[in-house]
Amino acid sequence: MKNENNEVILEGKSERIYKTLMDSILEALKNGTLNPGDRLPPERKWAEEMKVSRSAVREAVRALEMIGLVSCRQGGGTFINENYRLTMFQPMTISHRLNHGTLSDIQEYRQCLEIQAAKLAALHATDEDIRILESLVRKMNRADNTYEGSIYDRNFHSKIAEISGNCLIRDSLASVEALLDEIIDDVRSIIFQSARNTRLLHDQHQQIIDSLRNHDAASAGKYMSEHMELIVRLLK
Amino acid sequence: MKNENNEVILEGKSERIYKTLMDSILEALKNGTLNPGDRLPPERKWAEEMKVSRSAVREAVRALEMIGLVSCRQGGGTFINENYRLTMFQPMTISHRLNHGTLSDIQEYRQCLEIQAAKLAALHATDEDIRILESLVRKMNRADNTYEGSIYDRNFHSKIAEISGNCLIRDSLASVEALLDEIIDDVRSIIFQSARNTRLLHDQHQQIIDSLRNHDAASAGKYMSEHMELIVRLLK
DNA sequence: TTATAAAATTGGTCAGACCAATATGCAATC
DNA sequence: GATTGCATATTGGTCTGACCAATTTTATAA
Repeated sequence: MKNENNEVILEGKSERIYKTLMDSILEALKNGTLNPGDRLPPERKWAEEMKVSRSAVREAVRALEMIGLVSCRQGGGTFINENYRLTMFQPMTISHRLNHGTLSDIQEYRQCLEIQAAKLAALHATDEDIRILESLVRKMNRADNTYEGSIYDRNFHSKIAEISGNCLIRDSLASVEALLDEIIDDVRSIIFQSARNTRLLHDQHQQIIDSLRNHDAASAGKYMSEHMELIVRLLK
Repeated sequence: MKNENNEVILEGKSERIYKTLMDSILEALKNGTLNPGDRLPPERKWAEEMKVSRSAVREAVRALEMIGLVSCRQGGGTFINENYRLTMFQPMTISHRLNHGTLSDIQEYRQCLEIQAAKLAALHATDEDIRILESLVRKMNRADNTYEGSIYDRNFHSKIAEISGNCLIRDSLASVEALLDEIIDDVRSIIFQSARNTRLLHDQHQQIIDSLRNHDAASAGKYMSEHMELIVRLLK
């Protein structure tokens, strides 16, 4: 780093430059200066602004890309991912791969998180939340193909995770989705393949919603548990 | 409400070099060519071997470092982390920070995973596993300071996560440890600070071990649940 | 106005250099 | 022989400048 200007960029120990750059991005995201979909400055310009080399900038971009926060398009630019939560836990995928993980591993992991999410959601759900969930279930019912239905199902679970108010649980479950996608083709369409299953799933969804409406955490957990058991059975 | 866009990433195009390099490391780790503690080739040499520029190598190293697989020591070299599981979920820390996460978030997340781990461990625990757990509890009892005791406590929980046989749960819990460390100073010493607590914790640990020995998943889950509730209460 | 091609922009890669922290080897010392 | 201290080599960290490749923007022609 140049000493020409008496800028105090680093305090104490000399931290790696790319980490400093990363932090500035994280900070901007946190306080809303930067938002999903936004474009980062071009590498050359950013480097100039921060008075560092382009190499340092590129290392920061690489790090941000690795944790799923940004995507780079050659010639286009680098952008904050629209839904960066979905890939935030990319290392989970790598871990699963390195450890020869099985489908059961994913199911067991998902199971307890979904149940916990449902319990927490029961404590926090607002009327508006309930309305949205019911709307999703209605759409799910009316869906005329398995794919469309599966999308609403996915939204249903995401919404509950959102309502839970717990960012770790929410993000983990989003990552589970990604992981499942990677392992099974068209995961949810499998679930919706028979009319009988669809009916069963509908009833379970409704039971969960009712529990949330009554702010009955125990009940929500119980019904979500049953729901998960069904899904586990169907995916076998 | 935003539409879900399930992007299917197409292979076949020229992949980024750093990803190729990463993959070779992951592959080497998977088949045992590389092991924790091993040193990666010097950047210059590695670049030459792979017939790429050093920049490309550095981007790969950066990516590996970001997901917690390797650590770099200037002048020393780059090494596979001894226990890379511990930092595999570093993005969790970032997510927690970006979302203004609370201690409750961590507790709720940990709670359901520890319980699930205990249940699964009950199904898989061997006599050897039980022996190790009992040894840990004995050492915990004999520990003459809170710090030493806290280490054994940590090992106790890690061991159960290990016994569960689920890599995702195990790695997630390891990450929770790291996250707690980052937020609270000397987390577990707080827990062990009073003799009365120590006694309570000891009994709970013993109950959990007994459940594992009997391969009683329900019981293991119940006692771990009580254990977690106590911990939550103590950390408040 | 639209379609097409040239130019500018921007990420991807490369080469070579120097700095800073660490590791290594060797000589001096005890 | 073992230890210490220092010069040297090694290795990661950063910088500069260049060229390639994909994309976007602009200018031009129909």
